[in-house]
Amino acid sequence: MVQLAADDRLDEVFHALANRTRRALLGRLAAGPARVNELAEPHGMSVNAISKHLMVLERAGLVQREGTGHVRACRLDAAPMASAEAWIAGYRRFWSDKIDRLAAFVETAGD
Amino acid sequence: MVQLAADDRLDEVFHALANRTRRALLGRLAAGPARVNELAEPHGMSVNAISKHLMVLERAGLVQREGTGHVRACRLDAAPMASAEAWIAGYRRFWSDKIDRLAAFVETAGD
DNA sequence: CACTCTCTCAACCGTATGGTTGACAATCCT
DNA sequence: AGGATTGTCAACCATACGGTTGAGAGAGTG
Repeated sequence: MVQLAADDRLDEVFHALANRTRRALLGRLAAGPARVNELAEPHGMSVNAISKHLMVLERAGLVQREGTGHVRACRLDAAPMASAEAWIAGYRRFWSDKIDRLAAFVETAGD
Repeated sequence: MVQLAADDRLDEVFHALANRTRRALLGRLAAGPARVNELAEPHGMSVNAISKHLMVLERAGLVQREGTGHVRACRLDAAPMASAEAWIAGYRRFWSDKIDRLAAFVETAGD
């Protein structure tokens, strides 16, 4: 994989997330790996369109393909989201107050 | 302002963030309100291009214009970032472990 | 009033997005 | 081997992005 500048990677991650179909795909993949066909089902779109969305997600590093064969499963890799969230977190003080920070603590330490 | 569906708003916010020039504009506005002219300076672009970027940010609710006059200042409104971060946070368990959660706590409670 | 400064509107251009259809490669199952 | 299933490649299309230039509107200032 080519090493990208941080800004390039942020561009790609935010762009990948800026589409509800792709967010839905990530939501589905959060429940476990799936094949392209399976992913395309719920959306009223062609398998082809889903394949292109998956390539956008793959380019952003959010999805990885497994296996070389017929049954190529797609697997979620949420790691790049961390940098996106970290960027946003730099602005948290502009909307968050102490109660929000407490809520964040409860959420992150909750289990 | 028109009430948008949550997905529409997320589309717009993530799209607004998916561009380094716009992220840089937000970074500048984090230091305080500024006029369009002032914002355009550091980037090697026309004031016109910056104006269009600001409209994207405004459409996402991340920037608000103040004043009707000659000196229209732009002000950061980071609130929509909260929903974007909340969406990402739903995937935090896929990359975060307890140490990361501790770090998040330290960061959010740090000041 | 005339002029300057600031900003937006409008048109344009090249490229990218998001979708389609159709063809094709590759794998699995008889 | 033959055929069904799965997925990508390629071409196409309409629209949106990201930038430019040029014109023009509005507020301040001589």
